[in-house]
Amino acid sequence: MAAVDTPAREAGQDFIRDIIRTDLAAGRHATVVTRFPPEPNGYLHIGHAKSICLNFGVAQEFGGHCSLRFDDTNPAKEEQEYIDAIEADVRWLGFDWGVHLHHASDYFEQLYAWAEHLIGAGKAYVDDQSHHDLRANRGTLTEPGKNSPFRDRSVEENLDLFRRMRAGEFPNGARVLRAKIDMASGNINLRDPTIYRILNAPHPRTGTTWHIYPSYDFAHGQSDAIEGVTHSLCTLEFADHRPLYDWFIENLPVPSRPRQYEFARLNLSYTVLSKRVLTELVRDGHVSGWDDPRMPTMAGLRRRGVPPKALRDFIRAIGMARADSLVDVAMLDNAIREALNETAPRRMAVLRPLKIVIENYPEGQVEELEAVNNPQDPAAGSRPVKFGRELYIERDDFLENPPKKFFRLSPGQEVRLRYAYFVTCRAVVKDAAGEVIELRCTYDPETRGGNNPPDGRKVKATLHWVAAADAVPAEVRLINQLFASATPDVANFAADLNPDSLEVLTGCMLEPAAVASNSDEPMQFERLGYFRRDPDSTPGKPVFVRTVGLRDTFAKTLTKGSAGG
RNA sequence: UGGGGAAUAGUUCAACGGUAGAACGGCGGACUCUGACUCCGUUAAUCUUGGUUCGAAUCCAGGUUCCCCAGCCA
Repeated sequence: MAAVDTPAREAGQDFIRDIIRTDLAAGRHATVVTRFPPEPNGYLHIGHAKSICLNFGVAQEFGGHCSLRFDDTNPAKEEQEYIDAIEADVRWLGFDWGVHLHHASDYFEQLYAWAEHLIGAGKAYVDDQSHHDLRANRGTLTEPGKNSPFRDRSVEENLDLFRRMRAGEFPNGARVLRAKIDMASGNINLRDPTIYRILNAPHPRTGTTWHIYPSYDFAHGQSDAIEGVTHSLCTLEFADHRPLYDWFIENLPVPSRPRQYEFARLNLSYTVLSKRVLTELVRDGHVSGWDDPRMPTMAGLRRRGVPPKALRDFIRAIGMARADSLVDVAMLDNAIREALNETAPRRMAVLRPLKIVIENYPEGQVEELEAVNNPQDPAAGSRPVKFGRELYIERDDFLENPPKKFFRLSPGQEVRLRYAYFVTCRAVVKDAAGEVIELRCTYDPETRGGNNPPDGRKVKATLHWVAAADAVPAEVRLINQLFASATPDVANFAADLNPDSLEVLTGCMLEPAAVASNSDEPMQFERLGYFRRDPDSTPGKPVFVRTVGLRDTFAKTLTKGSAGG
């Protein structure tokens, strides 16, 4: 298994790992076996990353193995596209199931045999009640259910009916097979749960072989048992199912006795991780697809240029517990920045260009200056950047009437152009509407390369820039939160959709190295953030998406200043 | 008394009868050819009431609040 990172937190610091370590020490298991069991009814999102990192993580930490098992028991919702995407996403996250690729559908025959075993033992029966009656007789949260009139059918009749269900003699919903447990149980999952339903639908893997399909409850634990899973890790909402999980394991001749443990699912601020909502976002065209860079899916994060290591680090940082929680996205952003800061090459780009002319720089002259590729990594080397008389700087880097702590360009102010020269703003050119359209500046030839001049003069700001003659125009998409509220209303998510979730900037100016071939890895646009060339790009029309922004303490200062008075 | 689960800085997670810590965030500062990074400082918590104990976040009892469960979904 791949993906061994330096742990930020001691291994074994969570309750799951405590349990496993205790079990191993007590000799209850020779080795740990886990599984990641997605239903292929959608794409994986960052919530799944938590489960993947947990399951594969403990397996590699304790020297066991983790399998990928598709919980494909409901062909009405499942598609091959999702199966393929899930495999790709798990690999991308950095995990390898090796030979342990399974499907619940691999066990349909065995599960069927076990269902007959239950019938034979008088512990399951075919129920002819309508959907409506089934529901009515289940009782409520506070009232017990009523036994079905079909509950005491003979073994022979049950067997006959169940076999005919399998043979496809009945329409969808005509009958179900139920486990015979306790209609008065306080735990509704134990009130004779349905374990097989009639579903005349083709299955992506078994085709039209089956007309009945096992329920989650009947398939999951037994699949675990078949695979020798020792620790079946799932989210909290399945805690109520554990007694049922155990009931099947106790009442069936299964080859091993797995145990289920639950942990809290991931909730992220400003983010919806409901598969239903995510599916609707795609289906109704609110986003361009499952891999829209605004989506919290692994495909979307990948497209944004989020490195898998950042996800793994993030999951480790948020820990594992049984308490419901809402993690601040700032933690994710931090993990992304941390990972990218080490590796991302620096490039110069101007998102909202403002032209400046260096009046004392010879017309037509162009020179090459050396720019470091990554100050965090000297081995990354350097590249030449062209400098000329006409340049672009960021509009935000000039203010005609600067507030107190504004160190960047303003009339009369001197700043450094990174890797180039000190320049001073001498005049402001405006159009008829009074818009600033150009700055007239002078440069100091003694500061070549951006070095301090012999007289020891210093500047407080260093700006990024691109030479006009050299600049490559590009489109840049700033990815903002898809949802405007920190805890979006899942029931009515459309009301919380952020119309500014995607800011498209055209006419951005990039240095040529930013659009050079094989630069699909994320790069840092200096002073702006991390960006990745989007696969939508065509050679002539480069498109970039923002992975995550840099921390901007200056913007914070401004906000505070204006808020304060 | 329907069943199940959870409560620790703003957020997430530690501390497993013996000094309540970390990360993220916030605030302040240093450094800097990225107002980035890095570094330093600082802020700030045991849901509540009792009990056991030399000693309780931890054990016990009562209370409060929040989450999950009534699919032929997973």
